[in-house]
Amino acid sequence: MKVRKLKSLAEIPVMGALDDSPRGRVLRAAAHLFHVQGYERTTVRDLARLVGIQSGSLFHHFSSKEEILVSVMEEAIRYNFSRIQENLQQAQSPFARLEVLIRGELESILGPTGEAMSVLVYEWDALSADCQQRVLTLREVYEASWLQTLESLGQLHAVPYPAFFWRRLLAGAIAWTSHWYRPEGSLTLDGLTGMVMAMAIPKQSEYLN
Amino acid sequence: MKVRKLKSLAEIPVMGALDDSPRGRVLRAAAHLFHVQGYERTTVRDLARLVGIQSGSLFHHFSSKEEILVSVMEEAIRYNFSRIQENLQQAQSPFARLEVLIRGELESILGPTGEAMSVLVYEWDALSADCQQRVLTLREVYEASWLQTLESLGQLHAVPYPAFFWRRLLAGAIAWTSHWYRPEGSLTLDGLTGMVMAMAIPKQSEYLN
Amino acid sequence: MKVRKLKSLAEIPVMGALDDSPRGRVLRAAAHLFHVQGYERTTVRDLARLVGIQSGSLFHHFSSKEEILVSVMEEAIRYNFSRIQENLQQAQSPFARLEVLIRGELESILGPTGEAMSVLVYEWDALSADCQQRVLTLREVYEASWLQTLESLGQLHAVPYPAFFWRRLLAGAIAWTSHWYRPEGSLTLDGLTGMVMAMAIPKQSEYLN
Amino acid sequence: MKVRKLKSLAEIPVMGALDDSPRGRVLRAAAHLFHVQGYERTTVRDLARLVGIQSGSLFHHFSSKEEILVSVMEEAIRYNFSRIQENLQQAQSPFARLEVLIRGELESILGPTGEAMSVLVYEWDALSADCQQRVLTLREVYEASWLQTLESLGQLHAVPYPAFFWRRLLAGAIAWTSHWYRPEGSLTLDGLTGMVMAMAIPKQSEYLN
DNA sequence: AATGAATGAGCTTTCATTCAT
DNA sequence: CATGAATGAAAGCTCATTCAT
Repeated sequence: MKVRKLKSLAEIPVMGALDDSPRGRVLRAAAHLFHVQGYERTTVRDLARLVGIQSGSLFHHFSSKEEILVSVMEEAIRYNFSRIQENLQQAQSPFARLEVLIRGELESILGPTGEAMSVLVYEWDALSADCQQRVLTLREVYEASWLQTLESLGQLHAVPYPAFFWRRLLAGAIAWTSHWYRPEGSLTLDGLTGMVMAMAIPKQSEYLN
Repeated sequence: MKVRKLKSLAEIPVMGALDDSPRGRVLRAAAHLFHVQGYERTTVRDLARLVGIQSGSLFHHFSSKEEILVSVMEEAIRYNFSRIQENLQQAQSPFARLEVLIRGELESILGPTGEAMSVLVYEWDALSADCQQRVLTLREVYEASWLQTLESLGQLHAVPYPAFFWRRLLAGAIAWTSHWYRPEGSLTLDGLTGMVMAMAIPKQSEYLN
Repeated sequence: MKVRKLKSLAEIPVMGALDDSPRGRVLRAAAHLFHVQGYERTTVRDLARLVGIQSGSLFHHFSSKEEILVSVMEEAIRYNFSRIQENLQQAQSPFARLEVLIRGELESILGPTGEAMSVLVYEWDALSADCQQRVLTLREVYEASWLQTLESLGQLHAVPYPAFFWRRLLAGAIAWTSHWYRPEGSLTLDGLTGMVMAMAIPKQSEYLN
Repeated sequence: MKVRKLKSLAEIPVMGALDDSPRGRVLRAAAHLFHVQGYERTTVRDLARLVGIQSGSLFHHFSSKEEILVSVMEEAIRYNFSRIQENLQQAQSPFARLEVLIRGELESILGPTGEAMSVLVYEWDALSADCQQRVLTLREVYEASWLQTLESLGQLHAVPYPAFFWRRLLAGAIAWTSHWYRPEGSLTLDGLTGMVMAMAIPKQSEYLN
């Protein structure tokens, strides 16, 4: 039940605050282990071994195991959402904005931060209420961008249902890709973005040609 | 972090093999606790307390905690898939068959077996490889029904992308509903089924009028 | 710094609730170890070893190490104070009552419960505020008996200072005996009781002839 | 259980070797923390924080945490005993000498060095045998003064019991004052000295008028 | 079948001490 | 002298599982 074959830390991607500082190295290792083994099944000794330090040393950088988990989530959100917000600035039409959001969310899940994003979804309940709130606050702005974009499209009759519900269905379709999408397969990320766009705007051809 | 306010067992739904036998009562309690607390964070003592027996007694019915988890999953699959297969028998067109599959999967996730289905998704990694295989074998027939139906629709040009990928996106959208759908809200299960149908068959109006 | 040479449990006295039940055996061992090593320097593994069980098994009987400490204190108080109260019933004069209190307190400190009473004094600060209150409540009745008796003697001019202060000085003199009194020496417990009486009632000869 | 509200170092009294040198500041802080939290429950980080340095820096001044403890005790003894010895020089009669000893011991316990003296009593067992011996050697001269004085008084029939035992009872009564005496209350240190004198010399009036 | 005391390995976290800078 | 990251042994406590009754 316990996955013992670990990547070496060098194979785990570096991005944003998850750099080569001691703190960053711990967070990268944690994102990986929490993803493949689960948070509860990952011991601080597992984590320390992968980082290459003693387990006691972890507590110089983080006050508790939970603080490591919440930091993984916060860094993942910060890194991805800031990138997406930048791209949103340059998108003019609601259609373009939707594509930015879909592609951005797919990239966050399927790219280098995928493991951290997966942890964000699957280990949510491992967080105390206080920590959940810290993370929720970070998400708010991002989710508002989605709802605003889908509402614009709704006024154009491009989206057939209320923004809130439609966002939820799309969020599920996108989140689930982590379970089956393989970057080395025939389906490119562009192709996948197109597929989700087709789901999001059913009568796409009427609007986009 | 630990949810201590527990339903009483009487509030947890009875269905199929999760009846009022000792075994059934354990599985119902387990589905509930594994759903709200997670498998790792649920102790056998938590489980025994909710069932109203001593923790040692659990091991007369199940050989291990993992066996309880895998049984929850198996019973959930057996109960839901057999019901869906029956309904499929009576559906003539691929469109009707798709609607049966979508409504059936939504019911399994949002109805009385919802907690067990959620456990099936979220605690998958807690299973050893052997147990995962036992469950996968049960799922095969069911997934084949989905692929066959979507392929039929693909030949009618009603579905724009390969069945495998399309099934995955729909599976995600449906699975995710457990996170946000509230039966007491304004959206009925019929309404939700319609929304997912709209995603599944983008140019629905051309085919279904 | 750590005392490693331990008595065997059989040498540690049995009294009251500290009987041969599992709970009683833990409390007797704890009183001994907390006395000779101190509470903080005694590990639950030390304690379990002396009892002859595994360290995890301690937590079937007590919810925490602190709960063991507070139980040692409570049982010591209950056992000694009830014995003293019984003897007080049969003492007619305030002089006789004072002698009962002095002898009783000396016996509690120098007799079989001496280690537990010492723990009560010396490990007081190891207790959380809540646990301190639990113990204080038990002590109240007993201390009231002392004050009442000394006040009676004050009205007879046998005690030259206010009861509160006099009690405190005597309490110190008595408590301190655990540091130097040796039952195998020439001074008997009766003799020691006489000495403390002489301190308590300076012009004793005027009253007691 | 852990006291976190700390005095600032400025409030902790300066005396003797516990001056404003780095070494003195550590010892003053240690006396305070060891007194209110206990030696074991005080971490070197607690101590360093109160002093205003980093924990590693403590080890430039003291070779170990135990060395800090033993130094607190030694300085307390040296400072108080030298002061008392000076006063003894000027006391002519055994009665006067006894009063000097009682007042001096009360001052050491209730005055600026009270916390250090309390540590001397209550953390004695935290010392290794070697360190205990170092401190015992310092005490010897002082205790000899007590015994000699009480023996003189015994020859005058002013003290009714052997000096050794009487000293022990008085030592307890005096030591215990730290638990209940409040300098801001109605009882002055002179008054308290009188009370202990009354205990020490029961038929005081016959000798002192 | 059911009990519940006992197990014992393993968990997260603490902390005095070291040492390169 | 001072720093503060790192150490690593040991702490209190948890918990799935066993088994005599």
